[in-house]
Amino acid sequence: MSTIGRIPEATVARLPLYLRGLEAFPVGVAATVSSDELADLAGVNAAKVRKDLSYLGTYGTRGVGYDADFLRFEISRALGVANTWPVVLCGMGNLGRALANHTGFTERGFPVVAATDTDPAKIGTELDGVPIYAPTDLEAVVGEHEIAIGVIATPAEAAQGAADRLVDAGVRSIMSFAPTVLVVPDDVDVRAVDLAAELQILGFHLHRSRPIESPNPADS
Amino acid sequence: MSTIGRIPEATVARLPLYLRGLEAFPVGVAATVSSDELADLAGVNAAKVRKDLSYLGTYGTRGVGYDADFLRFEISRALGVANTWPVVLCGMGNLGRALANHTGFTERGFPVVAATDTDPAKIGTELDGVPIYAPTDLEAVVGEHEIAIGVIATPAEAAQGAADRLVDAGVRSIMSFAPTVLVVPDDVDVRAVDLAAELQILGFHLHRSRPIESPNPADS
DNA sequence: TTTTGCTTGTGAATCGGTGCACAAGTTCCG
DNA sequence: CGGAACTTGTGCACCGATTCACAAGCAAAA
Repeated sequence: MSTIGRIPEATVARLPLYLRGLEAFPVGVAATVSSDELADLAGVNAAKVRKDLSYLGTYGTRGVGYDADFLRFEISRALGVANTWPVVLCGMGNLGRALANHTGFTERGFPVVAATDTDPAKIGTELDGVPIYAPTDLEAVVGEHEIAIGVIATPAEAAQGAADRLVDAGVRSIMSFAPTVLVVPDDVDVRAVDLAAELQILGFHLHRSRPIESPNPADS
Repeated sequence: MSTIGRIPEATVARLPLYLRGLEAFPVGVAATVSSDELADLAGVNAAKVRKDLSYLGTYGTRGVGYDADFLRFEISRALGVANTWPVVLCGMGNLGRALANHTGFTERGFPVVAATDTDPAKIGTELDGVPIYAPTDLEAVVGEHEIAIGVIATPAEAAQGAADRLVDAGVRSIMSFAPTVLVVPDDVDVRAVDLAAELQILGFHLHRSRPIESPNPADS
């Protein structure tokens, strides 16, 4: 069955990890990888690897394992990594600059081809080869480069505006670093990354494991 | 029952969002917020808000809602945000610099008090008020500032080494931006943020919604 | 060819999380 | 004081994801 059915979201979220793990094997060499090895490389357990891969198709050989090259190809295909998706970056502050410069994006098929910022001093300039436009130019830029993904790295207050302009320009996928809820149409896919929230989750577990002296509340 | 039982992980991950949503209400004003409102502010649904908050205690008033100030206090307490957790940052490349500068961390109680880098030219200097040390100084720095959280923003190759040094220095919570699996002792909490993987997940859905011309595979 | 050893693929049990729906409780108005 | 309007807190049913455990299948050795 090469026809792919419905792939669970949890599985989709792990496919990039498997692809990352497979980088340990050189391309072109007929290497074999077992679900156990791949599990270690991706940081999950073997049962999950096998079930996840079974949603894509029957790519392994019982008693042997998976061909690394073939598996890489099939996961890439499932993820749509075959083609590159150009990205536009909204907000060239600290974080924006770092992301524009981030080699990992281009390496994995998501080149940052343009950026926007509201600062007139930045508009018209280039940073690390990424041209900076005014937010009002977004529609033209998106059209020209056939951009389907937008990254929001603006301050929280400006995030909704940026999202609105991205949506108007036809962008259907947004990754946001702004600590705000973005209101977008149903057919737009948003992935919000709240860095401070991640630290707060770590803080919770710290707090829990080492109970600190309680300040004032009368106990019992 | 002011005694808090076991809080589900999914709930813990949402508490920071509620806290963020509550910022919409000024401190000190006796404002009331309903589960419906808070749901909108946090980007979840009302039933989830109520169930999540019920794990913390019985803080609402039926027919009325929650007192914003009190709720903020209680969620903060549950998260352990009462105290500030100083953070050390490993790797002062593009991303590291952006994170050191990131105001959101300090604002939410996670000041970046020190950084490490392997580049001799950077060691001994300061960037945005954050002193940069050699990786070998980590133990001393962690001890001096009583640091419990480390952030890894090194290249992938250096990430495991940085994690090892953090663990040796006594750090029990790590947020990593490096696209690698980190091997750490069981009692160390790691949150891995793989930015390229997030984009790949977006790419999957794009790929799925607009099926592209299939290149070669014979169909059926 | 048969046996041994290994690894995949997957049914089935289990676990955790979600969302519904409603009783319990509060406020306010008449 | 009684009733209407509203919102919380939660039992329960549902759903997706995880994990187990093993049959199915392949390869290499005997």
